[in-house]
Amino acid sequence: MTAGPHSPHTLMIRKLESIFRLSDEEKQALQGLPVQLQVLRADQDIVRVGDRPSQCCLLVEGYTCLYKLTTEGKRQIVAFQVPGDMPDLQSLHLKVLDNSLATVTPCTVAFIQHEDLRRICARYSRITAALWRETLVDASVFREWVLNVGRREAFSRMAHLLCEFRVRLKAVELAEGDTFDLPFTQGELADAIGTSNVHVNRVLRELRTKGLIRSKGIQVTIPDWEKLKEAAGFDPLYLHLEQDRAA
Amino acid sequence: MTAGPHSPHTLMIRKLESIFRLSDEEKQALQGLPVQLQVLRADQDIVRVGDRPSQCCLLVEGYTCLYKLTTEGKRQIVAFQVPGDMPDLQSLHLKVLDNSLATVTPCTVAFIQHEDLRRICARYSRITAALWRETLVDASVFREWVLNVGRREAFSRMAHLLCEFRVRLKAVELAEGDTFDLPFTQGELADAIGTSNVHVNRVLRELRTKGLIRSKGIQVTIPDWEKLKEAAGFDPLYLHLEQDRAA
DNA sequence: CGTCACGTTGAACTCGCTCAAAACGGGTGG
DNA sequence: CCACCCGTTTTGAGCGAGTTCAACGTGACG
Repeated sequence: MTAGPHSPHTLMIRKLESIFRLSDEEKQALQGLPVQLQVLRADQDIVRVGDRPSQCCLLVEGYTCLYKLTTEGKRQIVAFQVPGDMPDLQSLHLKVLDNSLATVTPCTVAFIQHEDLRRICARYSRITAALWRETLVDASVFREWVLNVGRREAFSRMAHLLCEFRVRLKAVELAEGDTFDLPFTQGELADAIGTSNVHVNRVLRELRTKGLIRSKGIQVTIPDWEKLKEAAGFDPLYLHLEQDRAA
Repeated sequence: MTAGPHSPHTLMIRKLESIFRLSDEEKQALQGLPVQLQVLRADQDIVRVGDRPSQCCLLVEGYTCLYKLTTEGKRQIVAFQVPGDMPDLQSLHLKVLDNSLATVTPCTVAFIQHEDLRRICARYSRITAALWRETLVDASVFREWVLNVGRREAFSRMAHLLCEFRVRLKAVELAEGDTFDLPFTQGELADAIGTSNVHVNRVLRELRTKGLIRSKGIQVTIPDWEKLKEAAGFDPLYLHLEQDRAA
């Protein structure tokens, strides 16, 4: 199921290279980036609302989520991250964090100092552009989530989340064929699609009985991709994965 | 009510200067940016999903919105823009648009060629950082909207939208005191907070009867700002308006 | 073998939707 | 200046998706 963890530098270079080829010099600069690896347990906050971090992190292994809380304490997950993602890259230019970042599963993360990133950005404008682009893709995903939560009913919402997750896992080679791991509790899924955990349970059952998914433990299988996409109203455009392959 | 329209260059410089002081050279570079002004009617698409624009636009006067549609045709507005905003700045690095941009009121917009922006970014890294930051603030607003639509009930959602709009208008001096214009139909408000227009009507009435807002035509007055903020669970942090004034 | 977190199911309830009709208001043409 | 028109706002009534509360099942783990 898993392609095994890569080094943080490899992950980052691979991701940026999915946009355009990096020069050897650019690659070397990235390779030289000092990082501090850290292993974290599940359900641990990495940074919190109001923090003013001097570093940002690169997810190497495991899954994290960004979340926000209402004043009454209701939680909304606004994004999940998969290995290779930089969940709080925004903190490079926004001093105060407006959301919290937490592990969902046990994780390995690599911390990179802002000043080191800034130094590289100052020198290599194409790396700046690539990192900027990453944050723009994140923003695009947020927009889709607003649509998902605002205008789809729970059934499609869940289907949509599954579609997104599958596509993103495939992109980092963490999904094989039509099967992948979904290591989230139903409560976490509920916080992501803006429903109650009870209803998540019912929606998952409906997805199962309609043959749109099969599941065994945390493993999910999608027997008919087209059918699930249709149920979700899923169009991968918003993930901006294939820069110019269509052109 | 209105401070009158500014030139596109003034708007842009003023906005970027709210983060850090620009040098004279940087200001001159921005002043020299070629722009093409255009006046648009209300309810007109400026760019659409799937477009591959070679320019992006700066809103000079009026209000626009970003929106997405589900496959069944339900519309979700994912953001409003006020004068000074660059609604599709994302297109600078994302080739294909994943949302549409439309005027809500009659608008004046200034189109700026991507190549011109890129030239300036290549030369002035602080302008790059400031523009990048703008897109990060946009992303922060999307995150808050996911929370708003996902975890608040309609009443608070509407209150929250009003709070956001008021704060953002104040920032560009388009709100005086506790009164501002809300030139949206209830249908548009419904698409923004993910409810039906009928329910928007009822929620607005409730806000009125509870004394949280007063309204006359498109003018909205907020008699008790703290009370509305509380009803909304509104914390302006996510708008990232005051970079370091708190520090 | 008990415990604890998570998953599952039922039942009552509620927020918000849909459908439908009526009132309003601002612009246009006569 | 009036009459008309059309989009918008407002209100009512019935309905439905999803919530809350509560109970029970299940599997992992000490």
